[in-house]
Amino acid sequence: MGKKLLLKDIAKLAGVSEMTASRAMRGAQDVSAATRLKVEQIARDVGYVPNRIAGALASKTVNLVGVVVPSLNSSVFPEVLSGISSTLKTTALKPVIGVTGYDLLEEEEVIREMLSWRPTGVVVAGLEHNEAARKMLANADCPVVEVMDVDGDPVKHCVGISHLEAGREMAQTILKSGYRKIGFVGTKMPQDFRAEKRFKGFVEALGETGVSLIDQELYSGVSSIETGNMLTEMLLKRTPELECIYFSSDVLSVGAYMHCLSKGISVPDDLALAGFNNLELLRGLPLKLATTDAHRYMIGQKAAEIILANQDTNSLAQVMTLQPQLTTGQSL
Amino acid sequence: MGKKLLLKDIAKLAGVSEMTASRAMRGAQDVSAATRLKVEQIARDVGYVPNRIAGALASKTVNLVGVVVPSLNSSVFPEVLSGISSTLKTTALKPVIGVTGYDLLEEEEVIREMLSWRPTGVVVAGLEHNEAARKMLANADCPVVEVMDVDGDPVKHCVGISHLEAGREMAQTILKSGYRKIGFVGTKMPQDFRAEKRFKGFVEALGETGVSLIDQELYSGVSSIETGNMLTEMLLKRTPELECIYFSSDVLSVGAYMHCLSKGISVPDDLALAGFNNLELLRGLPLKLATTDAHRYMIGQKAAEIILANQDTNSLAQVMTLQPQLTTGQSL
DNA sequence: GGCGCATTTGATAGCGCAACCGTTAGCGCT
DNA sequence: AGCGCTAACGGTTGCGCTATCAAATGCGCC
Repeated sequence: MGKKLLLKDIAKLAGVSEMTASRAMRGAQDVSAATRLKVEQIARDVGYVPNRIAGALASKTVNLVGVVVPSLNSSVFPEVLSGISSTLKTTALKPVIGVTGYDLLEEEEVIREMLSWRPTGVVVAGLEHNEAARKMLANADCPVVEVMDVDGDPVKHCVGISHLEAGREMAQTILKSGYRKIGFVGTKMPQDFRAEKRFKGFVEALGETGVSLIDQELYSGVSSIETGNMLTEMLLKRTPELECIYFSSDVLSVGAYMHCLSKGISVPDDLALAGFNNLELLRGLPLKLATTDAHRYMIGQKAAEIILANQDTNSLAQVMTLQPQLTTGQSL
Repeated sequence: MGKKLLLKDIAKLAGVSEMTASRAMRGAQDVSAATRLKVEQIARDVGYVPNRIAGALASKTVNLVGVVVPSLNSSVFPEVLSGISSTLKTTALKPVIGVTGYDLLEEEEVIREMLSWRPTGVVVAGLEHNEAARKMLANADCPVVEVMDVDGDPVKHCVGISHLEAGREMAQTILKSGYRKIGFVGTKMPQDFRAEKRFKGFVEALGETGVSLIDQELYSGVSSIETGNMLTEMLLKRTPELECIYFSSDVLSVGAYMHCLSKGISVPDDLALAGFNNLELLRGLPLKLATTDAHRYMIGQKAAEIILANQDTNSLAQVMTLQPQLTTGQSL
């Protein structure tokens, strides 16, 4: 372990004041090229790493953007992150990730932890938070962007799609294709509010044509190809007359497709399938599955742009609604 | 945006000294239950979030563990993270993620950034770093654990498997199954050193039985089912006599399997497939694909344990080698 | 040479909080 | 009552760095 080098040690070695060394390390102006190079050289030689904690306290600026997401297991949130990173790449800001596990209490903790580091901005997935979390976000002394979803009441800025609308649109598309014996498969994540909204929109839109779900299968836990496969098997066993199943996620619909492949069920002739997210997973399969793209990458980019635009100024709250893009593929 | 509440404001509101308020907020001892509750209540009411920057500077302790990974796109590193989180859950430490994009220069940046926050510990994926990064890690005033891989020269602590060995073992298994016309498909990520080591071990072990690869296909970019599908198609077109293909990742072998499904190629009769990682993705497919489990979750857990054990003490460097676990499945 | 201006450097004063003691209050005991 | 002891609280100091402004230096030009 190191010898705990301080800025003053570097300054002494370089024969300059602490202040000049500080400026040189930060690449600030008002330092001659010669002294800057000298200080940088010495710092590199002795392996000095500035103490950002002290720096942040003194300057009251932290070049971090907190990003709070429910999970990193699916590729859904990593894609949002990629979008954020791509936009921040050219700036001095860096994303810091917090994971809540779809748990609102844990989310509160994570948000408190993030805010306690006084970041330049915060991005939070979803609009549903507990009272304490909402209050903290509302009081936060930095721009706050809620992402993914616009169906609700944003604390401040917001970028996302309407999941209600996405569900409705898929229902309409399925109905238009002529299917009437329709089922639903999803994981029963009590706090996956977006999946819930899609389900709600889906059922609503079916109802408007006088159609209702003839069966559904819910599962507590994480979505995976395996659960999609299993749940589909169970559903079909119980209700073999199903013509079409809507899944709360593409991983589930892929699992269903795998089930169909192994049982010789023809898609979409015997059974039509539709998922959600337009995951990369869908590409490279023998059949293109129906899905809805939620513009995850762009959502990340836009959120980062909003933070950049509001880091000093404090303009009005901005709500940006993107249009989910449905792809029929070959499975409907 | 908030009014910038300070500890002293809370103290004033609660009618206690700053010091007592501080202790109450941190749940420290030497505070009566009554005052603690009062302070907590007031803090919650006004939405006070302590400034950790100041706290960290004053106490010289930061309850963060930096985790540096190349990517979050596959589920490989998120699983390591899950392992880390699970172990840290019961402690005061929290993981902070940094992503390098398989770029050593970017890795240096990310490591510098992490260390500048003086974390309690650092976990870094891989053993290959540039000179500056190695130096920083070596000088870091906290435990450092390199994970995933043990083939190399660790800076300090290390937990992982031998990827050379994993490649060798798969080669031996494939040879034992009688295949001789063997190909390889991988993405040409110049800095995915672990994939490279598996390839090297694989080719070496083939060579020891006098067998050599009859063809291979490399691709620059990210691994995906789609690229696995495409690369397999290209490889088979060029070298139709192939009996078995080893892939640098399960996503590629799944892509290959998808190709086989759509072309009516029987696995493993017409073509045997083997991947690496034992991703969750493999479960729920019609056929179990051969793979090697790299114990990602456990690696994360062990790394976190090492950090916990060394956060105060500074014991000897510890190298923990786990045994990769090969599964033949039904594709060999 | 001396003046004015721009550039570079340095001394001082915190940033917001917690460690470190010192102080006070509370309580049981002789 | 007086003593000792512990629990609870508070004042002072400083963590390592940067903002701010003052000082010094260099430099062009009359």
